[in-house]
Amino acid sequence: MRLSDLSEKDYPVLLHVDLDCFYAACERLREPGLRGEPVVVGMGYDEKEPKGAVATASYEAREFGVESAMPIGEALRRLPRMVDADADDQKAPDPGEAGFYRPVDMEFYKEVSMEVRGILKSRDGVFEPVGIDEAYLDVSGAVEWGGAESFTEELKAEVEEEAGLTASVGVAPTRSAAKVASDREKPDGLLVVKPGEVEDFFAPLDVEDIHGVGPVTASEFRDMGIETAGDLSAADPDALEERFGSRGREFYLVTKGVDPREVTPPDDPKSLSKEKSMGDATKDLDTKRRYVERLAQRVADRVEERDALYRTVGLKVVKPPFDVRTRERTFPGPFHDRELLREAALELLEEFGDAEVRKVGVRVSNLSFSEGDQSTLGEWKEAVGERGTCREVGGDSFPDRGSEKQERLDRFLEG
DNA sequence: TCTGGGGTCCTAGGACCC
DNA sequence: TCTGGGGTCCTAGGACCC
Repeated sequence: MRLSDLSEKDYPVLLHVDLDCFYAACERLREPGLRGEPVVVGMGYDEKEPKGAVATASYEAREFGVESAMPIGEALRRLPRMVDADADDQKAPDPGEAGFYRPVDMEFYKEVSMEVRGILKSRDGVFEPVGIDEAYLDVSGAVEWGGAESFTEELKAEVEEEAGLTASVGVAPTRSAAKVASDREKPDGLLVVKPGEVEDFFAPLDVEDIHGVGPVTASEFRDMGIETAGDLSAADPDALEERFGSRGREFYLVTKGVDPREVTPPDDPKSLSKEKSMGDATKDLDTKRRYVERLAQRVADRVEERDALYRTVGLKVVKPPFDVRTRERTFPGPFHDRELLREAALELLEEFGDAEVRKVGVRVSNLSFSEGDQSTLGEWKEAVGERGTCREVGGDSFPDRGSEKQERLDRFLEG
């Protein structure tokens, strides 16, 4: 069968739902006075000590040149705070040119997000959240292409009535097209790209509008004379694969409306991590160790919350100016042990003993969540533990004598 | 004001096994 | 003693996303 043999109803109806300026919108929910005003939500923002970076700027704030990821200091230069404004004071900012700054409150945003998820999940389809403010929805089972637009309008209306938020939604037969479509008519947008329209829809767009094409790949595309998705779609897929590996061909196909990635319910996480910037870069070993220990504790907390086991412990070290190094160690069996996690992380840190470090992170990966792995943990701990005592574990026992212990471990490693 | 924190996926080389 | 290939696991780094 060829593509041209397919009819409209052979293509899935996929929605990409993107909540507009989500953090700022949440702040307006609990503080309606902020509606229509410029709102900036800052990470690490503190009224007394304005620092950190912009997480979300409302459209009104964007009018003043405030953008995501911008340092708060720069944002304040473009848009002063209302608390500092005074109409009667010549030296103070004009209240008409000032905005409202709020710190990030993830707990609250999560609550709001869950409410919206409830609405999206109530539809007959497959729901896949992406981060806190986006989701894909496969509603092929419930809707045909002819009804996709009115279906989406109703969904948007329900989100607005029930949760008080506006969403921008893209509807398309592929994830990649739906993703871009939701972005085209923000805020409160709705764009349907039907099967057969995808290639024309992509053609005029810049390559970096394609999901997965960042600054590095975009500039490599430019070197090849590829500026738009249309250029990409006209390029030689073999040459693209040669240069970019499998991604090259995938990008090419995406611009043609071919994207086999399905919308699927969320999977278990592949890794859990915590990282922390140190105020100032430091060489002090004790300081670095304290950071790593604390992060290891917090990773352990998350592991326990999620009832996870892991095989790999990793350490991330960022050296100035922005030099990322990672080290990791994999253990033979899935386990969780706070002390072992801490020790492993500290051991990995040793290599960076005298290095200047600005940020550290601790990570566990090779995760498993199934109950069945638990016994393996016990066996392994007993087998390798220096102080391990002989005990019945999972119907098997481990003699506490050196050579036999080693033998058991070897056998365990094999099977 | 220098780039926060939590993730995913891919690549490439080396070790090791058959 | 030399030769070759395939497969898997582990590690480090990089690009990218929200």
